[in-house]
Order: sequence, then structure tokens, then C-alpha cells
Amino acid sequence: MKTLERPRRTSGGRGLFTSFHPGSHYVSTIDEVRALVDVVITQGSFAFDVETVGVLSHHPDLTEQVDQQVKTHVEALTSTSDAITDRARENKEQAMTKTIALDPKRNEVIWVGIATNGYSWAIPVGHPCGEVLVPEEVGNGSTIPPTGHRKILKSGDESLAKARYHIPAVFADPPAQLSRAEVFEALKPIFFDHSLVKVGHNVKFDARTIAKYYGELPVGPLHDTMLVQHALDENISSFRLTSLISTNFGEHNPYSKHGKVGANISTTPFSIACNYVHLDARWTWMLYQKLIRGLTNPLRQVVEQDVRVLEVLMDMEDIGMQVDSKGLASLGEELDSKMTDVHSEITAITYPGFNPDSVKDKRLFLFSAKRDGGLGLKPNKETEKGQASVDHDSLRAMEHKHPIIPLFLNWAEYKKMKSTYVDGLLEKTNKGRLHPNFHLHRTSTGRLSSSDPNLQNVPRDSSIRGLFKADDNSLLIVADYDQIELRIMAMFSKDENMMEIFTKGIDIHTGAASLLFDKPVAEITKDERQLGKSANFLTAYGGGASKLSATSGVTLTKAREIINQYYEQFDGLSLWKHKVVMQAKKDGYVTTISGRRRRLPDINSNKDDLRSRAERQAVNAIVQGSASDICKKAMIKVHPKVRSFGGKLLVQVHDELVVNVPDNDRVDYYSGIIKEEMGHGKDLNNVPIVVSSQSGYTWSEAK
DNA sequence: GCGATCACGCACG
DNA sequence: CACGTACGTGATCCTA
Repeated sequence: MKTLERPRRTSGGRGLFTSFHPGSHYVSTIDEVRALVDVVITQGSFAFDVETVGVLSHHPDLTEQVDQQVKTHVEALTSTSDAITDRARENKEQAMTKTIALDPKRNEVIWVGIATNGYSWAIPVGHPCGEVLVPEEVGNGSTIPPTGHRKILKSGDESLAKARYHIPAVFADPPAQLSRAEVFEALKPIFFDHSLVKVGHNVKFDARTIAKYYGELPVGPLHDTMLVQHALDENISSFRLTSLISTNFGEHNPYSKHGKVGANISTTPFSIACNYVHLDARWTWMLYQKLIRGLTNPLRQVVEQDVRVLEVLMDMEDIGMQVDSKGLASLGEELDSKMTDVHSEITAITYPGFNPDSVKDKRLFLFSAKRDGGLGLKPNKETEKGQASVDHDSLRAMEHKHPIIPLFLNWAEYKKMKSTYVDGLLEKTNKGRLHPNFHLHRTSTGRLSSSDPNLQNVPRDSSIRGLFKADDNSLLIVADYDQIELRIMAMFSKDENMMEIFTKGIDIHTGAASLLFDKPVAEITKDERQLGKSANFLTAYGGGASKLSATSGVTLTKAREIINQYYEQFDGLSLWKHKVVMQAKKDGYVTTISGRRRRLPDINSNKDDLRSRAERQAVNAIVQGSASDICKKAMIKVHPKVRSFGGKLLVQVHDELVVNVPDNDRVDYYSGIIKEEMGHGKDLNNVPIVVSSQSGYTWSEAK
């Protein structure tokens, strides 16, 4: 095996007739691509990385969005001019271009970086510029701008006032480059070979990006440095490649000598970009090697599981979920008109210019003394920083005190719907579909998270979920675990009463209420069941009497009684929780069913609040993390089954899976398969697993 | 007037 | 003293 070459200093060519070669990593001919493919195949695994740009003119729908953004931006300004509008447009266009570059469905590749043992390469396929001919010039306002960059006075003359200016660099033309089509064709053998391990840093992005040029997703196994790092340490603030390199390679700054790419790779000189690209791939490769060497069981199995989930998630992201854009738009208009009404009512009661989105305005109006123009109300609770809270709970508690308060509540509800779910989702639709990002490394418990958009927090209220639709000739099936977290607690603790409730198939909240109030299950009232439910939640989260009294409305004394009774009735559970905390204090971490760890640095802290928090987290991490393990295992099993009958896994919401299936007479069969693969009818050490499912043409019908 | 960051509130499990 | 997330908005500080 060849040892790693030292990265070569690039020549940084200047002038028109420089025939530079950015180094041995630079791949400029198709034969070189073929040669690197041969090398990669002999190595069995490789890291890859793509650099992408967004081209706004390719996306008329987004150009329209920019127009809209500029319009609303300018409308909000106090004064306007052509120059301000132009600058606003430039900013919005730049921002949109950046978003496109990060959207695998819309971006374009301009570089491919590939690395394996002893090698790294950079393949340009559309870098827009060559070397710098004339450097950029930035005036910070302390000088008179050069002619041509000065303000034009009303007289038509150039202003000689000192002012800021920016003259972009002038670049030479870029060298001739291979086309995307021929490069990806030549690289096909390495991206579609099941025997080659393909490694990336956030590999779903790179794989989905290049999928455009193949018409299908690259095949696994796909490995990800982020996953490995997360299994080794979930308490990491930044998972950026540079951060992970400096922590894993002793503060070494991999890019220091070789020029840093600015915010935008497409305005970076060719040779510097070339260096950066091969180094990125190389460092991804080296980081991966280093991290997996540090992986021992059970963390190795954790990563193996997540890698399989990752491939499922990539498919889910790429398929996306259909939404009714027109429905969203008309819901938006509905909300707008409601908001207009509420807003004018609010203004009538308060004053012109009152901003119902401003916590400060609301606080001042509600709580300042009457002589100061306020209502003189007494705050219900404080925020973390000690200010009077104006959140939903506080307002509800004083709802009857003044007619403005229900208006505030209505405003907040409509505003949230409009901005987050109507506008927020609309601007992310692509050909009528939403393609979320699912992350395996952003939670400390091992749960998934979703972003851009987050499809895991779509309101259950049917107004929004009703606009998420099955494909044509399809149905949605939603299958969810019944009380998975409490079942996991029963499994771990082997608490007799809890086991009995589950094995007998009794509703767990009713069962808990029955034990709390010493009454037969049949006689439990709705209120009593609600208390049982609150108490059950309390154990999973580790809350105390004050929280119980706050969430259920009983007195503090009553809450204490209930908690004591709960611990007595579920003594096995209490004992288990105690053991968990002891174990966590000894080891510094807790472990889930699949072997994932949550490290708790504060578990032995001298500070009571920190330590108590860590103790609650210890218990909760096992429960939440194990539930997540079960759902991940289910996804791995469900995915191929569902595909085999033409279905698509669309979304995971922690304990539920949303699946699109063909709308035919076999729907019951499909749900049966899904439930079976999720483990319905099986058990966790004698605690039965129950999965229920529903189907419908929209997400709300299938809830 | 702009971007980055914090505070707050709130949608979900 | 309830666990885990994502994200929109306003307020504030910073900088050109």
C-alpha cells in the first residue's frame, strides 16, 4: 500500500498564459478518471465528496419566490430607493442560490472529490473560474471609491465622498473541464457496486446529489463519519468536518496551508478549489479510518444499525411526501383574513403600532401598571431569564381577566400555522412534494430528527395534516406503536403490576389509575385516567409533585400523595430507576437496548440542579433511546417489504411510520405486513408489543 | 440597515 | 424539577 503523499503546494498560476497544474490530485482527463476507478476498486472502499452550486435561473418557481421576498422586504423598509431594492434583490438571490446548492434535487455538481488508501483526487466538472487576474478590491468607507464606483449626484456628476465599495476579483477563464455526464458515467462502477463501501461526511447529501445524474440513488453500503462520531460521542456541539478533524487529529488545521475556500466555492480560484476538494475527501477518509478503529462493541453494532437506517432514510428523503399546494395556499388566505380581523381588534384595544408578535409589547401591555397604560395584571409565571411570561399557559390562566387575552391566543395560533406550516412548507415544496432531511446525529438519545422541513412536528390538527396526501392511486398507512416507552420501562424493570397491565391488555393509564385509587379498572373515571396518564408520563421524564400538580390541576398535597402511591404500586419500576442512576454514576453513561450510550457528564456534579437533571436524563435516555432503537429496527425490516409490493416509506415520527401503498383490495394485507415487521404480536421479554394502524387518502385520515 | 446570536414561544413524540 | 427535538420572530449587539 502506498503511503499518503504530502499535499503539494500549488503553483497558484497568474497571468493569462499560465499553464498551471494544481497538483497530482487534479483529474482532467477521462483516462485519469478511469484509472482512479480501477484504484478504488482494488481498495474496496473510498470516501467521496461533492461541491455544488445553485443556479437560480434553472428554477423559475424559486425566481418567483425571490421576487416575492424582495417585494415584502422593501415594503417593510422605512425608505426605499432603486439602489436599496437592487441590493435587497442581490442578497435574496444570493441566499436562494445558497439554498439551491444544498438541495440535492436542484443543485449542480462542480467538483467531485474521491479518496482512498494513499490517494486523493479532485475532479472538476464545471468550476466557473480560473486563477485571479485582478484581486478583488474592498473599500471600507475611509477612501473615495475609484471612478465608476462613485455615487452619482443629482447633477449627474460623480460624488467625491468617501464611501464603501466592492470590486469583485477578475478571474481568468477556467481550464477546459470534463462534463458531468462523462465523469459520472465513468464513475458509475464505483457508485453502483454493492461490494464497495462508500464513505461520506453527511453521505446522504452527496449520494442524493449525484443521483440526479444517474436517475437513481447510488447503492450501499454507505457509511458516514457523522454516525460513527455520534456513536462515540453524542455530546458534540459541531459535527462539521473541520471540527471533527481538529478534535480527532490534535488541533491540526487541515486547511491552513492550502488556502481556505471562501463562503462561495464558485468565486474561489481554480487551483485553491482543487486543493480544497481533494483534501476534503482525503480528510473524510482519514477521519473515517481513525473513528472506526476506535469503535468496539456494542458501539460497532450501533453504527451498523444506523448505517442501515441511513440508507432507508435516503430513500425516504428522495421520495418525499406529496402536499396539496393549492390547499395550503387557500388555508393561508383563510388564516390571513382571520389574522387581519384579530389584528384590528387587538389594535383597537391596545394602540396603533402594537406588535402582537412582540413578547415585549405584550408583557408591557398586560403587566405594567394602569397609570402607565397597562392592564396591571399579575404575572402567572416567569421565563428562564426571570421575565414575566406571556406564553400560552400563562395567558390561559388569566384568560377571563381581559378580552385582549383570547385575542393574543388566537393571534399566536394563526401566526404559528401561517408562518411555520403554510408559508414554511410552501416555500419548500418541489414539484408538489416535500423532501425533508432526516438526521441520525442530532439527538443525544439516538432518536431521529427532521429538518427543512421538519415533518416530525406537523400539527395533528387536520387542517395541515389533511393536506399531506397519498400519491395518485395510493393510500397512506400510518402504523404506530402503542405506549412503546412505558412498555420498555416495564421490560427493563420487570415491575409486576406494570407487566400485568400490559399482558392483560389493559389500557396503561387506566391500569395505573386503578392502582393509584384502589378501584377496579371498570370504575375508573375519565379524570382518574387522566391522572394515571400524567403520573405515567412523570415516571418516564422524572418529574416531581409540582409538575404533576401543574399539568393535572390537582393540589400539591394531592400530587405528592399520588406520586407516593405510584412508587408504592410500581415498586419494581422505582427500584429499576434507582439502579439506573447508580449505574450511570458509576459508568458515566447509560445504555439502550441496541447498545447505544448516552454519556452524562453532570451525573456526579456537585450542583444539585445539574446532577438531578442528569439523573432524569439517565432514565429517560434509556427509555427514549430504546424506543428509538425499536423503531429503527422496524424501519430496516419494513423498508424492503414495503418496496416489494410497490409501497414507499415516507416519514418516521419516533413511534410511527407513514407509508404510501397502492390503493387496491390488498390494503389490509399491506398493513398486516407493516405491523408484523414492526413487531406487533411479539414481545420484549414478555411485554407484548402492540402496533395499531389506520389508512386514508390524507395524513389526517390515516392518523 | 445588516448579520449573528440570544430569548421566547410552540409544533411534535 | 419533565425528557427529546425544529423553527419563526423580535430584541440586541456588532460592524461597515
